[in-house]
Amino acid sequence: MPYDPSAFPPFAVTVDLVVLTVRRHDLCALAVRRGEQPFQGRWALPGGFVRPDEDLAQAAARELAEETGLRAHDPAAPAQDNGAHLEQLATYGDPKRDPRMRVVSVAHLALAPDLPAPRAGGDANIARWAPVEELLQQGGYARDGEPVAPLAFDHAQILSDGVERARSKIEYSSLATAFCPPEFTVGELRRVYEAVWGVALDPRNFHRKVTGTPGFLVPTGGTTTRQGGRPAQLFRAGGATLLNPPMLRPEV
Amino acid sequence: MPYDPSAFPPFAVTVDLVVLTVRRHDLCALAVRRGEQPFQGRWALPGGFVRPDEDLAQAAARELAEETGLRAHDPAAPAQDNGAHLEQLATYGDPKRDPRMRVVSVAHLALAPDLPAPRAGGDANIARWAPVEELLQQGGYARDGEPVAPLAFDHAQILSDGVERARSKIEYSSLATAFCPPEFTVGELRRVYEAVWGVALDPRNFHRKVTGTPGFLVPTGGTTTRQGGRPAQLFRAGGATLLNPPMLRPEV
DNA sequence: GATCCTAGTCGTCTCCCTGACGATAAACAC
DNA sequence: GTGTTTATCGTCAGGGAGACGACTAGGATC
Repeated sequence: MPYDPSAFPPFAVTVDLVVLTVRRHDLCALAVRRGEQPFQGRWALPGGFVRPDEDLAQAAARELAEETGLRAHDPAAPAQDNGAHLEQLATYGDPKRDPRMRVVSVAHLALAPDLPAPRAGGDANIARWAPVEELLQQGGYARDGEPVAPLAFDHAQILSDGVERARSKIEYSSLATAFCPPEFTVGELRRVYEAVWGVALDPRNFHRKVTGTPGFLVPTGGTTTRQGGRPAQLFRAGGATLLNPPMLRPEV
Repeated sequence: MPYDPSAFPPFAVTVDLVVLTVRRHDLCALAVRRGEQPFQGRWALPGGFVRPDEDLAQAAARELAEETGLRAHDPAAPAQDNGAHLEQLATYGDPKRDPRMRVVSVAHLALAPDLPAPRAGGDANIARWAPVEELLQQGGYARDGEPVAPLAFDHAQILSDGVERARSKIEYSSLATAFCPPEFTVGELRRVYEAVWGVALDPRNFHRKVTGTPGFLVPTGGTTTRQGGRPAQLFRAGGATLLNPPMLRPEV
């Protein structure tokens, strides 16, 4: 198949975002309500077209900023600078995934600390944080009694893949700190693991593990009592990105 | 940014393949020599345009078959059926990655057992297996004294990412068996790990580990002496895809 | 055929990590 | 003060992994 510059099939390329955060004790994702056909009125992941002059990562960072106001965390940047973690997730290109035209979507995964209610996106869509469990269930009713419709397009698959990526990545990397504010306690970090994995962890063993892993946590000297109970030490994320040995997700 | 069907920027979408195999004691990748500009005469990864009616995975499987004659292994298929393992790797979309036009390439990773010399691809390019170490080195000379030019486009980055994916994935999955023929010995499997990781492993501990991991290996009853020395038991890949506990890559 | 060489397989010992869980500490609400 | 909550330290037993000795069973060599 010799190259013919006039003969390649044109595709639309978009980025879609799986933006995860932990609110109270739930793993939540950012969802926007679609204002147009197809899937009008249904919830979807935020996203948009890649512009002709921008890289995929730039496009994802731009969409993230438009939807949440978060600056993306440069992967090469040191430690926590209050930006969100952003990484490429996977690419979805089924010919029928968008009924209008051939769209290839490069999904990205963003992890952010708990944020105030999302601001309206560039296209003024309604946006909200919803527990991923609720977004992924097929039909049925949400906690508040609202009937639940599946996510638009193949976004349930994308969200599911993003959640699974997050679940496995906090095992062997320090990424769980991306869900925490700049300073956090061991207990807060433990609640992140518990929310993402959906399990209960032993506070004593967890404390021993994370404080004993070199480079994971750096004590700031301060303490806080915002969780109630005995004051807890505050930590910042250490320089380590890969945890060795990893955190172990309890058996099923 | 309201949707305007006539106003999305058109992209070309391709699949590129990182096809890895283990030959003798080296991790090798499939490279093709480019017959045209740009990068004429340079080595590159095999790949091609995605057709208007095919999925990304289909396009990758088609390219793989065209270049190697390998059937792609259906991810949902049971165990080893002599097809290659194929999975999506990552997507590369820098605006300048191809000087001719805006191309987004969805790279895939394929793992295959040692094969005879590659047959000519659909576009009759020269293809060969080359040690990844040689393909990734910047300048200098290969083992046979040939001067080495860097891979075309951003293919060095793609290959590097693919190799890293393979290195980490054989830790916690049974994917290393994808590099082996349908029946293999523990020693052959160990040589796969040694080649991919570039380390030496203790044969006794390795043997204990892989034969003790449930679902990893199934004895076929046969033995072979093709490696010399005492005859070794033959195994097939077991049903397990995730290894728990994982294989541990020795510290650096 | 005796010897060597090669690769495979089984065991043992020690160290360290982990899970289970007791105990104490330091805040707050009554 | 008493109870409640969360944090933090300690102890102990079990298991996995690295280091390494020992034995096995073929082919190659003399």
